[in-house]
Amino acid sequence: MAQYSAHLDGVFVALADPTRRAVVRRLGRGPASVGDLAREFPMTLPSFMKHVRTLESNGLIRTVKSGRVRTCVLNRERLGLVEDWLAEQRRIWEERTDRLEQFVTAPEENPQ
Amino acid sequence: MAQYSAHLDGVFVALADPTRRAVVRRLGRGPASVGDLAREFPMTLPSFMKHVRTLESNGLIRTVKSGRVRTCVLNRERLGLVEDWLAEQRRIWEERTDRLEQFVTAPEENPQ
DNA sequence: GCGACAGTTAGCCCTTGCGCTAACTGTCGC
DNA sequence: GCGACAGTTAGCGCAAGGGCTAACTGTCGC
Repeated sequence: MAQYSAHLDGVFVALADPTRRAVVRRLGRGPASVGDLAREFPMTLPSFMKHVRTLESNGLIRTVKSGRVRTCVLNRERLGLVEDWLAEQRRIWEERTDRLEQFVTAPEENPQ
Repeated sequence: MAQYSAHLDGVFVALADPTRRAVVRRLGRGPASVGDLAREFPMTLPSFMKHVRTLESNGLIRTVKSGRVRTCVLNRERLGLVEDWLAEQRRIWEERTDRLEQFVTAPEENPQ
């Protein structure tokens, strides 16, 4: 659970950049090499590599190097952390609206 | 749609900080004043205010000042942008697995 | 073996983000 | 009116983020 939020932080940080979100999106369609990915973005390869490293170190993708080409694949379960967080938000919200309902259906607690 | 992704960017940036996520979570239970919120975090008020401003300028919360107290309320629909993005990821993924199925069920395309 | 090719490392620049203190503004309550 | 109280503004320091170039490493293909 402590790890949970530490990871969550990294995931949100990783997704807070449009380039990296685009990579995630692209990898949703299947694995790709760093070079293939990089070609779609207006930046140099070293710059692009930093994004790849960020995504990898935050667990959103995994990469394997075979020969001279490094292949990236999406690690889909990591996106689950975001889904879980959103679900928790929804739960909190629903608990709240439940309390509000109780409030209005128990008018003796409500001076007015 | 252009606005969509511009906003999306801001939302992810805003959520990429644990303090701000905690504020969102807290506001899920109902509105609160800046001071009340700030009291839960180990930082000075001016520092905390920056987070509030970030959340507000990215549309995750709305704030109203009445007298000397500023009240913050969650703008729940903004979280919907994240949900939409995740849903899109899922859709892309599912399209992909559909294609994979086609592939294995059409073995004449597959040398081996 | 040698050139081309894919990726990597090192180092730089500049901007942004996040924290702080100090000092100020405006409102409340007596 | 005056002190306390809630928030605000200004400005500073430092670390991290995202881009670049230049130069290097290791693999492939002929």
